[in-house]
Amino acid sequence: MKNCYHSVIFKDMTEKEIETCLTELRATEKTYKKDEMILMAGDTTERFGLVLEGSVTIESNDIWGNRTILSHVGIMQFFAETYALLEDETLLVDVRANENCRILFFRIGSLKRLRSSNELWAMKFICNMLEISAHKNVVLSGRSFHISPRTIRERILSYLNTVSLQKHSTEFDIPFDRQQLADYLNVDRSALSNELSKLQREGVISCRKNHFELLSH
Amino acid sequence: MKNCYHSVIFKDMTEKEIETCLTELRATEKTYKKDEMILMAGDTTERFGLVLEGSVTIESNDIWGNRTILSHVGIMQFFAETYALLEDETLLVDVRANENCRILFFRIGSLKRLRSSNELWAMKFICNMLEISAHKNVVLSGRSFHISPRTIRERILSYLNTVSLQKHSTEFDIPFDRQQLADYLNVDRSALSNELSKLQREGVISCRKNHFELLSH
DNA sequence: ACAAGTATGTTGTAATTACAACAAAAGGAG
DNA sequence: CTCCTTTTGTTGTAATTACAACATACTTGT
Repeated sequence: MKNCYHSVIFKDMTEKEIETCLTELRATEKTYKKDEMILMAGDTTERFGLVLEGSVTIESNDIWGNRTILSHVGIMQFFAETYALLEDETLLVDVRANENCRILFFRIGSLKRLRSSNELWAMKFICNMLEISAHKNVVLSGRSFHISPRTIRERILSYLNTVSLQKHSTEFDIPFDRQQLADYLNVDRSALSNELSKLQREGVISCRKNHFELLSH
Repeated sequence: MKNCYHSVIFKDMTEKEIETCLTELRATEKTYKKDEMILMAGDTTERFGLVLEGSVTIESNDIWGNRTILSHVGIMQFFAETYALLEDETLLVDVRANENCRILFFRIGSLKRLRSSNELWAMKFICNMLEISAHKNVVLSGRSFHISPRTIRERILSYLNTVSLQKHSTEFDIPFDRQQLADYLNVDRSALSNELSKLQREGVISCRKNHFELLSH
């Protein structure tokens, strides 16, 4: 359990502060067997989990029987923190043990209880949560923005343009190979390759492997 | 400027606390003429804005000259708060005055400065920011999830399934008309109508206007 | 250098969608 | 009720994409 001290939710907190935090948030450990349900879509939760051992999957199961695996959560990563912060917000996904695992749960309770506490550990903790949430926000809105266009071409250009802005240059490397980029933009890999070829022939961009250059004129 | 006291970022704060907050965050008012640039993609910012008068647009302008309007921000709404929280995160969009407008800017500065303050106004303010951020998160991840499927049918079913989970029933009203639903799911309206008809003929769902029923059997 | 494996590019086809134009239905105002 | 407007459903066509199958280039290990 001590290893959780290095999680980002405890960033820049002293051991003493972390211990207070664990107590105040009534941190409790729990183990699950492979395939056991940890949190269920439709429920609400005041707890969020930190994976200490093993891993869990976030999945969506609709009433017609379709299952979609949305993500894996590994050691030192957490899940459901957004739902724990917002009471009344119903979970839209299931959380299931991907293998035998050990989870540390934190009870956030309502935000209201924390608001009236003006202790330093609480301040630090909330700030960490805010930073994590803001980061997630950037990632989500970026992706949402890139898959909004309906054509592959527009998605590519939208993505490349934002990377260019981030790197402050019209020439840069991207952190994806073709398959990963295709997955990120939600398109077929071969169709992506095809469109990249077209864009190059038309002189809109130039690329070799991960390296891209945007040709504006 | 006093009207800003009713913004959600100051929720449950006393007048005194709000005034401290305005001072500490060096709130300053600024006016912009129509079409004037307020924040530019590629920059970073430590300030976020609250619209006091008029409105602004969030838009994306790429180096090939394509402009996309992403959203309008009206009175008492704010913008760029995520970027203000995360120093070093470069803005990926432009913020431009949609009409003559008056903006109240807040300097968040780095989160680090706020962390060490254990005053109540700071705690309340951060909690409010966290709640806002978490909410945005839910909205963004919901939409991202619904437009991830590649077919119209899957997008519809994904959306209806989550509404069903939220309403705890297989029968419910949705808050969109056809055009709005089409926009939300990023598909063509007529194609959406078409697919809804098919789903009804196949006995998967039943719907009349805004009212939907999921037929699992 | 070679072989095996992986990543990327190319092409043709079937499926899906966007788009446009129109028809039908539902509201709203007078 | 009638006219007008808005919303929703239908259909055909052109465009785009996914998919599969294959070709080429690039890696890696031996």
